[in-house]
Amino acid sequence: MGVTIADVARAAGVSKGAVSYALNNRPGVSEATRSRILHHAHELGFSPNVQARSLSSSRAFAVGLVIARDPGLLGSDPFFPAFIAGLETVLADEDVTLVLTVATRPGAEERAYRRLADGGRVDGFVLSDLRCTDNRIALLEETGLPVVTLNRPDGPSSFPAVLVDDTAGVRDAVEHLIALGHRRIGHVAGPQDLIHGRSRLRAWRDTMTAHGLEADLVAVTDFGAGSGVAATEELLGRGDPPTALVYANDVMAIAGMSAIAAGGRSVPGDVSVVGYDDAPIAGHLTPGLTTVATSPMRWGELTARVLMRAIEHGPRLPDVTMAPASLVVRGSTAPPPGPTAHSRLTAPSSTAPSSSRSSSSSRSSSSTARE
Amino acid sequence: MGVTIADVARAAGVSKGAVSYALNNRPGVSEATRSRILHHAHELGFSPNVQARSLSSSRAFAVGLVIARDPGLLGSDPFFPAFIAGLETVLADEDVTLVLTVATRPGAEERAYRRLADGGRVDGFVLSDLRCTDNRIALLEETGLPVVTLNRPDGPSSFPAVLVDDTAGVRDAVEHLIALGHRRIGHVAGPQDLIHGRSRLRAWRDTMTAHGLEADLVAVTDFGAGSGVAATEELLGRGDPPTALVYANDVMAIAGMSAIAAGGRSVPGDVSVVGYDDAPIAGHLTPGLTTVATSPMRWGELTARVLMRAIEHGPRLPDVTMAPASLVVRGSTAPPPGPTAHSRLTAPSSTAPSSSRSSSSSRSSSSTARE
DNA sequence: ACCGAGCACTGAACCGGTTAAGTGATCTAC
DNA sequence: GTAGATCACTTAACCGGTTCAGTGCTCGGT
Repeated sequence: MGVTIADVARAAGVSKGAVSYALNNRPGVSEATRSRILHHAHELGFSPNVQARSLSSSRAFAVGLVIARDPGLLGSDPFFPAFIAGLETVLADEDVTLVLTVATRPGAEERAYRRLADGGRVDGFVLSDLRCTDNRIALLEETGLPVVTLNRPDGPSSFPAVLVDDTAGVRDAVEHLIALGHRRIGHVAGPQDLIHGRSRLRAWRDTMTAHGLEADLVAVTDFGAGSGVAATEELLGRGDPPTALVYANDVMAIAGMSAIAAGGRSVPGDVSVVGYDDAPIAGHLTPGLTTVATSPMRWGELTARVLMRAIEHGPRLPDVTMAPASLVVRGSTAPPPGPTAHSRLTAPSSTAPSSSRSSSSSRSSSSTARE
Repeated sequence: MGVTIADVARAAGVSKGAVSYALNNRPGVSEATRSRILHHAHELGFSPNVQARSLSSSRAFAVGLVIARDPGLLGSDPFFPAFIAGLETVLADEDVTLVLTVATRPGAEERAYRRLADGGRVDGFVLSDLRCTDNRIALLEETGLPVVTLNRPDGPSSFPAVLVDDTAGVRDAVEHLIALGHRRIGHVAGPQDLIHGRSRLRAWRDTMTAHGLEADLVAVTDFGAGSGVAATEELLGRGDPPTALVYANDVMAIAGMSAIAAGGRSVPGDVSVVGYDDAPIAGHLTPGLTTVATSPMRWGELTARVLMRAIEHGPRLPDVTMAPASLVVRGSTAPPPGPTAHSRLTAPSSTAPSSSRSSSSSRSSSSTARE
């Protein structure tokens, strides 16, 4: 079942070493011999045994991705499949495989990292779903393996990060709503122990306060549809309810739209809705969901590229920044209800928001109060 | 960075071989020596290098899963994450890793299988998304590696299959609608080159004809939200439109519900809707989506178990059948509109449908006309 | 007392590659 | 004409485990 390098060597009438040199495009064989060897290798259908290669070169030709999430939440997240597909486009070219671990039981996550690292199963890791105080950073620094993090963790980290500024998308969303005339804009936030849950909340709050609006309409969730519904009902049930809601992900936004309609209000007539992710279904709902589009596939590509570079040329690399997340305006956002349809005159504070149309916001982040 | 078996041997004052025997619970060492060796191994933090183990034992300690799908479709499918989580629970215990490949570009799928198989990177494969004439079967039979298929392919296959009878779920759904009084029940089908797209369509058609109803309201889609909307509009626009629609997955059902509402009809007042998958969001919509629940996580567990058995004890194993998919009744199904609310008298043909409540249908498949 | 069996363990080959060191042959330079 | 460099390739060690064929020892049976 295995044609080995020795078989090729015998066929070509050379030594194992010569075949190895030839196949790896290294000097030490003449061009004539190289092509003869390659010919025989192809003829015999030779493909090198990865285990053997790994053992002698002490590289695993694999990278690890450990996902620790409730399977239910995972199943509704459009991010990972596209992200993994992006990783794959690069890894496949480099003949590197992706070792995926989904950790559901508590403690399984840490064990998974250790297992992959200590066993020499992978050459590096992609670290996603970063948490605010993330003990995985220390854990992985201990292993000495290269790592690329998705966004920069709050704490110290010696690993390169591939950054997507989700701030811009949320800011654009809020400013889009403000431009439509909304003043009571709520946020259904994600878990605050995740940095992207937190950064989206911060972006919402900063944009609100920068425009002189009160950032009081927040509900923190677990990113799940159920708590999205609960948060929606809670916010709409308040004394001075929102006329628009910015959700931290599309799943909650979709469930939220449904809950809003069920409560007798219309989207966008009574309440405007903005999601985050641009899930494939978002454009096929009625009204279409206005949402913030990220490019998880390109994110995956870039992450894989940085990780491969870290594996080959040393783990100390600078961060890479992607194009910021951008707003996709669809039907779920419209001017708020009420007497003055387009309240353009009652702009509260100073600093004109100007046109925040469908994104391409290439400016630096908006002015942050204090900090 | 690596404490090897030789280090442990030296510490324990024995030979490499003895350590190997001790660690693998094989005879050849006394109980006293074994525990001494284990003690030292633990002390030194030894963990065996998988590459070396693989090379000498010619096992990869990894299994492969290749997914060939459009990333967009993948992203909205709740199946895979849960399925993979299920695989993982078993694989992690066996210290086997999952090598995941997402093939997006054409031809990448076949190359992925070959790469994993020929390189000796995996000990076996999980074959999902079976197609009607699936050339992967022959491809993998050629490699000689153990394989487990998700459901039994149409063509010849020497591999064991782990079966979920989605027929039962669709039949229950249709009978549930019939019991509610529906007669015009449409089906938004999945791609007909996928066996589960085809089997759901067949289950719908068989159940319809078994009840003397005409199975004319079908639209075939690609499982995507967009074509779900298009199919919905097409079916509702026909001369004698359906009062209920059975969708081949939840994504299309959700987009469909939205399209139905956008067309001025209510769910379930005017049109009842049934999905398939029981996506996490399904229960959090309003109305809740009546759908067919599968257990992808348990499916994954069982699949991994069968695959491991095939790897260890030979690839020829009998098929394993899981509990059939079951109907979860929520708010999106109700009696059809019209003069006679509960038309119980006008039961068309013979064979009483009886009570098709919320599942647990353990009977064999319903009577199939002809075949 | 001695033989044979069985046990506990060692030594070394082996898996299939990579790679440093070594070997001849040819080429160059003075 | 010969030292020395260069090239093209071979040889063999090595990666870190597994495993088989010994080896020495103890113990039981007669």
